[in-house]
Amino acid sequence: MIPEATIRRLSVYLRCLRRGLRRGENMVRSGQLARRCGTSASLVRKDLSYFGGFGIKGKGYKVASLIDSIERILGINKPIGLVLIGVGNLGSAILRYLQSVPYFTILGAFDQDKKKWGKKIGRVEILPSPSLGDFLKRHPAELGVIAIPPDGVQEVVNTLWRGGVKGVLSFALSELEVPEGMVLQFVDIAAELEFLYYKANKSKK
Amino acid sequence: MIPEATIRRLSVYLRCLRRGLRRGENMVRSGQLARRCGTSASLVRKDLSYFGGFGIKGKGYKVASLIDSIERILGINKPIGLVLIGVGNLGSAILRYLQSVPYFTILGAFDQDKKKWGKKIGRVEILPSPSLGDFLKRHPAELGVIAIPPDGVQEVVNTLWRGGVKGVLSFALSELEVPEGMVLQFVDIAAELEFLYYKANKSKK
DNA sequence: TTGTGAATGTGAGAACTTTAACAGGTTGGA
DNA sequence: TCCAACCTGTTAAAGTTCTCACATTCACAA
Repeated sequence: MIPEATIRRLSVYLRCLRRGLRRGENMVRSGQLARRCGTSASLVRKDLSYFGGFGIKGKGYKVASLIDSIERILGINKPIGLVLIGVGNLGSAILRYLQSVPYFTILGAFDQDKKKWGKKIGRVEILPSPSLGDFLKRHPAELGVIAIPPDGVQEVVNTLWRGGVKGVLSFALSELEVPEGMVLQFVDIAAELEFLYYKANKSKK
Repeated sequence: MIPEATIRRLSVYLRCLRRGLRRGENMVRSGQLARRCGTSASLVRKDLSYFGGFGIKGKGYKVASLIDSIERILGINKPIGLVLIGVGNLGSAILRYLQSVPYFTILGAFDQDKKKWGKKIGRVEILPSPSLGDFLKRHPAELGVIAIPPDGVQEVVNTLWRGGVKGVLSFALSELEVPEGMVLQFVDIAAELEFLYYKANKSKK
């Protein structure tokens, strides 16, 4: 069984490795990568060893091929289709940001507000929320991103599920019935700040 | 020693409890709270027990007073001063959002772009980034939120540290030298989606 | 006042994650 | 070719977090 924490760290390694590659690095050692990612050398080696030996004993890891391997492990070596629900402040920021990530493809963005329909954020047109269900039949999406207030989330989750979406990231923390087999995850910025504040004050003592 | 995961969950409990209070709930049992927060009853009880007994045996927890207690534990029973660096897409979304959270006070928002200086997002005026250091002398902030591209983050972190800021939340994952005593945390939306995708595909099998 | 039902608080241990240490293999120089 | 330096992959131990089960305690009703 592979720890979830390992998977999360793979994403971090990936970013550090890409950065190294852009700088012209060929090889990287576990200790270097650990320092850059804020973890430990043996944990880097252990994380990678879950998926087989990518390294060369005595030398380290080939940066380019390690990037490939991690991308394959995470499944992001091919495009992933997304839909975004809620194109308000946060939603439009996310929409812009996600268009800059090469392996994510925004299939559609949806909002309830009539005035937004037809407008574009970057290359993506805003569509009416009621058309989401139909849209998913024509354009199967892998993941859904929800950036609307908490009260509407359950209904959107149900529609996404019926449309075959297996994973949802919500920016509104809310109590939900999640269908068996669907994976739901929250990002709550206020909660992150609360946690940060607690840690900062604890370490002050 | 209190698990970090416990602190994170306290934030989640808080949101569920507030929601319950708005609906007129007086008491809540560990099992209810667990279901709503996606955790287990015994974990709820254990989490709360780290800080003393808030419950009434045989009855449950008083919603209002539990909210108070958790707010006091997290330290958010008084206003927390924040500065935001980077008022682009994501930054302005965060800025709007944070103004809606009662216990966070946005002391200032900063951007490098001259054209933005003096403009307001909600009630907060955008100030020149170079004035951040001076600003912090006059307006001590507890936390900093960084929403700029990775390359400029180190310099901002240094300025924040000299200005007495002890905790930083960055939306750009980047390799940093963090001063001893400073707490740094990242939120990376692409990484969250990568993790979600992995989980969704694993559970499909 | 006493008994009953119900849910908390807690301690032991199971499960999971990280660290530490080292065996094994690779490179590069003499 | 041999040796020394070095770093990976791995195993065992340490540390951390979560679960389970139950004794304890409280509220309420008879």
